[in-house]
Amino acid sequence: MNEMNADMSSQLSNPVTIDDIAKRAKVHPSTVSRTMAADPEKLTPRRRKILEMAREMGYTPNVNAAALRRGASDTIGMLVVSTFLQYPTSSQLSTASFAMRAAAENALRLITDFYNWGTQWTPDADLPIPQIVRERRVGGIIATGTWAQPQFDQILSWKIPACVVGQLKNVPESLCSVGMNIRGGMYEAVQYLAALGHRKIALMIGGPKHIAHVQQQQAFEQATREFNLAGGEQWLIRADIDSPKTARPLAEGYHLTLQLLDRSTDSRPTAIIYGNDTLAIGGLQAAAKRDVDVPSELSIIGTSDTFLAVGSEPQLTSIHEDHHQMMTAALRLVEMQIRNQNIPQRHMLVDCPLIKRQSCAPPAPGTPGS
Amino acid sequence: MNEMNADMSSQLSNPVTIDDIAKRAKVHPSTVSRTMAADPEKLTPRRRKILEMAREMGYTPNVNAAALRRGASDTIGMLVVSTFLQYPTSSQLSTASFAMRAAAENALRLITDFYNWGTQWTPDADLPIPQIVRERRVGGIIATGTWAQPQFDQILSWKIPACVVGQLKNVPESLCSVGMNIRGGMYEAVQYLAALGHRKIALMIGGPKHIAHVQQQQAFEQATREFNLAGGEQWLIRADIDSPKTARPLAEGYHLTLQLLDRSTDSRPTAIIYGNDTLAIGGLQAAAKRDVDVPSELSIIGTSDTFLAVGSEPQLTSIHEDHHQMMTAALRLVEMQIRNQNIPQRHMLVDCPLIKRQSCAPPAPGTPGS
DNA sequence: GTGAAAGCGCTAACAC
DNA sequence: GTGTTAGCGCTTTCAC
Repeated sequence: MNEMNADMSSQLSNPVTIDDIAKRAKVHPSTVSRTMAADPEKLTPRRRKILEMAREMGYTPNVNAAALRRGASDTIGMLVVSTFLQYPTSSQLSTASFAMRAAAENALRLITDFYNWGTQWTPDADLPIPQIVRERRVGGIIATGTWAQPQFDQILSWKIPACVVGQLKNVPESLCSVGMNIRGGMYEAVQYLAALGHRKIALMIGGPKHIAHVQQQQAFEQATREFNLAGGEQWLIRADIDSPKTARPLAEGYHLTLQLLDRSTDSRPTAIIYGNDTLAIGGLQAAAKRDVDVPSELSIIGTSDTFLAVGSEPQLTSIHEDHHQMMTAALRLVEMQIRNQNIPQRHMLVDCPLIKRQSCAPPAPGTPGS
Repeated sequence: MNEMNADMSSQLSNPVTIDDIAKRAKVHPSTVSRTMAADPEKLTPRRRKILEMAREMGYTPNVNAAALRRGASDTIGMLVVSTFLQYPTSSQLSTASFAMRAAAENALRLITDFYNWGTQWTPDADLPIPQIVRERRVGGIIATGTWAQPQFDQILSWKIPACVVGQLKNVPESLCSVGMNIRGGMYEAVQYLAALGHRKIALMIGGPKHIAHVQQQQAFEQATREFNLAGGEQWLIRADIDSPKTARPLAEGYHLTLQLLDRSTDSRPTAIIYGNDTLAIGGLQAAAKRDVDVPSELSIIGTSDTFLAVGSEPQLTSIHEDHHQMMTAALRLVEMQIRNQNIPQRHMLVDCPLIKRQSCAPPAPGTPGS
């Protein structure tokens, strides 16, 4: 073990370089370099031998040298951006987690940085080029968070591999983007409830400041019209969940659902769609409190399909948000740009399918109990 | 704006180097380099001028060149490790999020990588040096997850700046570590309930495979003995929450709490401590179902103090786990090693104070309702 | 397909 | 405190 340890640490104090391999293979270092860059499928016998030697000797390329020479790193940077918040919200952080995992699965390297311009930014001002880009620490970026159109243009002006991710509007044609089709998910949810026989469906979402909430509302209204369901303001419930410092989504879901359940029969919904799973869990607690059975007396649909949806009793039907797929796509788009490959499709939309579990059923016949 | 854009992208295509500054300041490049490395507080007038010029010209050091020359990057790597799981759990990912945020706040760069040896690792086998280290992409590492003692020794043998983080046992003296004092938090929770007058306190935690759960149980048992409370196996409830694929913590909390509430008076707890907040939320739902008021008829304490604890109704008293502080400390320890500063304290323990909110009260007088 | 040679931008050892 | 010099490990011209 001592010997092995010595060997281990010598891997770091005296790492194998391209020159070492060249000497041993009796070729010029540049040949080794070319071999490493070539397609490993089609190698001449000589190159095959070089590659094998490199493996034997435990060669790992020094990425700093490569990045210095090339002028660009192969690490991808992720900018978590917020126009409104001084501190990143937990959803932004969880977005970052998904990106990290997607990166690891695809053998890509990812550095995250927060990019807060607070309230200082005006459309005239230039966005500063992010530090991690100027340092040449990263060769491309993924941008998540709240961006507006002039900012997209500025990202383009940096002329670096980039991809914006999330709820998007007016992305320039030449800037890569990966969005989430939350309208589709909402539509599917309403359609499902309508098909089960529900006519009185409530929607509980956050304020209209966030594009996501606006899109949810629009899709909801479009679907209720299309399926000829009860409409109007009384079915739209605004929950105060947008301020990360003070928001209490569980309590909001609980209290607002209690209010809905306590309405008179006519205006009492038989199904509720929640803008996130946490609100829905609060709703579940309210149903338990009023002894209303889910799903036989009340159908519930969550949004995001988090561990809460799978873990609850009953398990929640929820609109799935596939952050993993979104991030994987975004990372690939940036990687292709870094490698100068051509991109078949610059803009992608990740589907949000409705995951059907146990929290929905046809409405109770006759007057629902109260 | 066109002009500015040109300026922006030229920042990247023709970045200012140390040589440019040297030429303009009519000094040797090495003088500029030394100036950048010096303490900005105490500079000679000449150096002060150099620094100002650098700022004017928009100089950003090329980290690749610096890392190549120095032989080590200033980026910190984070290894998310798991002995048991093929895929990182959400708690591991959230750990990673906290680390990213702590890094951003301290102007440190962090790359995350997952390090899975699955079930293959044996004490005899050498751990491979992580890829991000061998590539020289990072100059030091933070290791989180489940580690055993022989693995600590191997990390030491890599002879790189390192710090292990999390629930720890038998860390070698010379390896930096930051732990979480979950025993202390559990002790405090029991003490608080005992002081309120509770004698029948149940603990609902995961299986004994995880060090954290073992420590929670030990601290619980020690405290119940010390405060002379009802003891024995009937107060320890095992929840199945350890398998990330199948775990349904909310449902577990719900069903197991129902069982507790349905016990006969003697063996029915007046307070329940949960191993995590999600279980506790399930408990809250069970209480609502049985129309048991929290806190007047049942006191509840969660663990981790997540957004669920703050957001629920009533708000949960919870044992706080300060991942942010833990990660900040760990990052600092690695940074100090990278910078060759001497470290006052190699081992730290982050406190887990009990955050008192609304879910605890003295037990109901007489027989609790059922 | 290969070898020769240059150099990416920076830091550190050395002499003064 | 400064200038000189060398070189970290790699990639990419160029000529053959």
